[in-house]
Amino acid sequence: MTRAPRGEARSLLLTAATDLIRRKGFAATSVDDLCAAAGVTKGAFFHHFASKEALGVAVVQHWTETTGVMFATHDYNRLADPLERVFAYLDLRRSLLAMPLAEFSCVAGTTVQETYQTYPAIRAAAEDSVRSGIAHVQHHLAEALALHPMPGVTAEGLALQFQIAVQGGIVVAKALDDPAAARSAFDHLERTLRLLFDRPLASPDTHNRT
Amino acid sequence: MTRAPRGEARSLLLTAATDLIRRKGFAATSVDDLCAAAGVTKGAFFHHFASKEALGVAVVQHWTETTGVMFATHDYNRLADPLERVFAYLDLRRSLLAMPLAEFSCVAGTTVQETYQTYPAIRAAAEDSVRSGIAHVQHHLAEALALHPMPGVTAEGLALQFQIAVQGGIVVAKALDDPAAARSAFDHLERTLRLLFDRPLASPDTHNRT
DNA sequence: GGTTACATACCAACCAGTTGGTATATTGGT
DNA sequence: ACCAATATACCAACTGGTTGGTATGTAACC
Repeated sequence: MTRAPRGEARSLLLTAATDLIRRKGFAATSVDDLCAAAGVTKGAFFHHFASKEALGVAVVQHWTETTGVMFATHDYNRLADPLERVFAYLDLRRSLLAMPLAEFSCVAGTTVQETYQTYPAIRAAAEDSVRSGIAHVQHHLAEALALHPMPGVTAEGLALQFQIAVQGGIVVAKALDDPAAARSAFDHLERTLRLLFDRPLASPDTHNRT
Repeated sequence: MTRAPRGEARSLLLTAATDLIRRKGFAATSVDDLCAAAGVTKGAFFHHFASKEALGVAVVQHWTETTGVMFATHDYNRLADPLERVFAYLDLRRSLLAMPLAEFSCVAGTTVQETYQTYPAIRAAAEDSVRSGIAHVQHHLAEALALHPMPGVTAEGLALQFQIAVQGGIVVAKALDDPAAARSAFDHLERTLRLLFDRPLASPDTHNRT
């Protein structure tokens, strides 16, 4: 086993933790597991993280950051029509579902399920993660609603449904052992939005609408 | 501590496990915890369950049964209009959200998040649980769709969205530490259904419809 | 030369599971 | 109806391995 270069232990641990936690959960992932997977020793672990809980917080924050950057810098953000950006976002989320289940499941959602009562700091980090996910779509939805206002429909409320669809889709996909469940959540969301915004899907044989 | 009557250890353990697992997750709940909470010894535990995994399976199955009975025997099932039954089901789910978060969170969903890769038997039990939840609403939705058919909309697909809303609502409510998130999932589902089925909410000042 | 970034060795508490036993039902023969 | 044989339900104590965390040491960098 070749030793990793000095200074990389922290990020090796975060990467390994992201993977292990998504596959086994937070509690079932031991510090020894983590160190073995990252190829570092426990000395390195406790040099960078005060406790296992602190690692949990760092992993969720790391998750928030990387996914945030990924969505914020993606091409679809440059589409002119805000509603088209929302649909493109849904397309992107659907395309992520081609990966194995453990690789598209959400670290924040997985972790908060088991720690929301026992590790307040981890729950708070998960809250930040979820809120940042909501804020991203909410921005596009607010623009779309500005162009096409609706009584009783808010960007905040709709954006919340996106997170619910993401998290619910993952849980049900895990239970049924079938990513199709997660996909259907996005399909349903898109159909609802097209109904609300009166914007049917443009298809080769159905474009007799302005 | 008064000793529990003979023959009750198994159900005491299932009850305690349902509570502890919802609060701390499956992995973080130790067999000793369980025995202490149930007021029985480890001897009793391993007399009734071959392993901790076997208990996990039994808890999820117990959950499927009790929730199944609760929904199947509820009054709203006697409403004549199938779509009204669906709305009444949503009302019931919303009313359950008045309980503390740990008491309305789903044992199957919580458990499958951390065990879907590590304990196949528990995942399978969770699949049964989710499928039984889907089947319940699907029955009402199928009747409603028979009266009001729609292209591209199936009872199965719609029922799946109910489970996704339930599970997603719980995850997001845990993350935001606010049951309102779970409530909004049901509100959104109801609005979507009223839109799809062209059945706006009957309100005191808006009942000029047959 | 001192601070940062690790490595090694170790520990007490806890973990799932086992052992060997006892008290209480249940059964079948008379 | 009564009693032995057997099975069930449970208990207390124990075990080997694992847990998160620590104490101490050392090699690289500024």
